Amino acid sequence: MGRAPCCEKSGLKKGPWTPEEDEKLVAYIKKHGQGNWRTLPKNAGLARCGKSCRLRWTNYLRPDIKRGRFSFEEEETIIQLHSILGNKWSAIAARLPGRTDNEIKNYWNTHIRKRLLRMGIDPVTHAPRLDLLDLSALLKPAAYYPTQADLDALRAFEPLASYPDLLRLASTLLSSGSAAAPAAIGDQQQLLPWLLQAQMAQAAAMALPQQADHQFMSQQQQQAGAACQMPDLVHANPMVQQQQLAAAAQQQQQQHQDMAAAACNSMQAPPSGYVDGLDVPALMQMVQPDASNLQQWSSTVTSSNNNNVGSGVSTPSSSPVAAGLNHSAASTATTYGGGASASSDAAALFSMQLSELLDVSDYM
DNA sequence: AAACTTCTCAACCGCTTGCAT
DNA sequence: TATGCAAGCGGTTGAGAAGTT
Repeated sequence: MGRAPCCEKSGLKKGPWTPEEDEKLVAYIKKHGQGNWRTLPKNAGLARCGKSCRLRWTNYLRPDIKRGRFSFEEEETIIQLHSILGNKWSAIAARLPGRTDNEIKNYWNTHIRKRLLRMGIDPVTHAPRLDLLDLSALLKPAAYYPTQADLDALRAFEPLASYPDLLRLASTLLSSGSAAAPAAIGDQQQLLPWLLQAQMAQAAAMALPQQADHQFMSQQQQQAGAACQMPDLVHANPMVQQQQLAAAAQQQQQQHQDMAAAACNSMQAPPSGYVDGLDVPALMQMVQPDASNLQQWSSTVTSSNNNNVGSGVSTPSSSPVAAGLNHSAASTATTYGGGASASSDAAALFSMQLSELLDVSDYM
């Protein structure tokens, strides 16, 4: 239980600030500095609690606060940082000069989050989620007329629609970017074998030695996923750079990145034997684009690797989302995130295709 | 024009963290 | 080490604005 809020002490005002109160607070802080928030209101002649004064100052009155609409670059930064840091609004705000954590939090909840959901991207994991995709929104005449290619691409996932676990697996693998995508993801003849190979590689990756330190593990997963996916972004990101410089973990990180890379590589040439209990040759034989085999495959991968398939949660990764958003605004902004390097990447490819269907007017 | 709905964002609340004693 | 306090954080609320019917 936390302590009772200080504002409940009698006589202290709550609610919206008046211009007079703002004036008093600004004048006091300009003269004396921020100092002790507990004693500040009394000294400044304000009938407010210190907490209220601090919030008013940090979120509204501070002279270095940037007002107005978030720029595309700011939005892109927020999405990237959120994929790494989660809802650590103050940490995100620390990297966006002039923006407060409250402002960023509000902007995320009212704009970015909704847009990601419309795109079919889980705003928590940043994973493409076909089950979240608002297809009706994509077909709004005013927004966009989908091309035959777009419809063909979406149709490639149609066989998965009756198998939620496979749908989640597809989403997870596409978002993790840990697999080399089929050259044409719209081709279900290639999609299914690719999913199977990716699943096996994921199973192999899960067999890697577990780290006791959970924080290190999540960092490791993040790095491994990113390393497979967009090395340039990882190295360019100061946050990740900082993490990489953690001396104690560095050696182990390298070791595990190598192992993760090996897992990624294994998908280029499917393993010939048994991986984590999976009968690979038998499964490969099953990969035919008809419903009965899909059902069989679905139950096989689900039962053999519940951790991966059932959860539907993927390693957080910034690039698919940011790349998707970026691509949707490509007509007005320069590309970022190394589109060329991502062109062979499943996540980027997927998000680019989906983003083609977005309403670009959101950014105008 | 009025009623209703949706959106925005400033402010609050409860909790955690860090520091001083 | 235990305790209390101040500062900070993230989730939530609610009033007013904007949009829709």
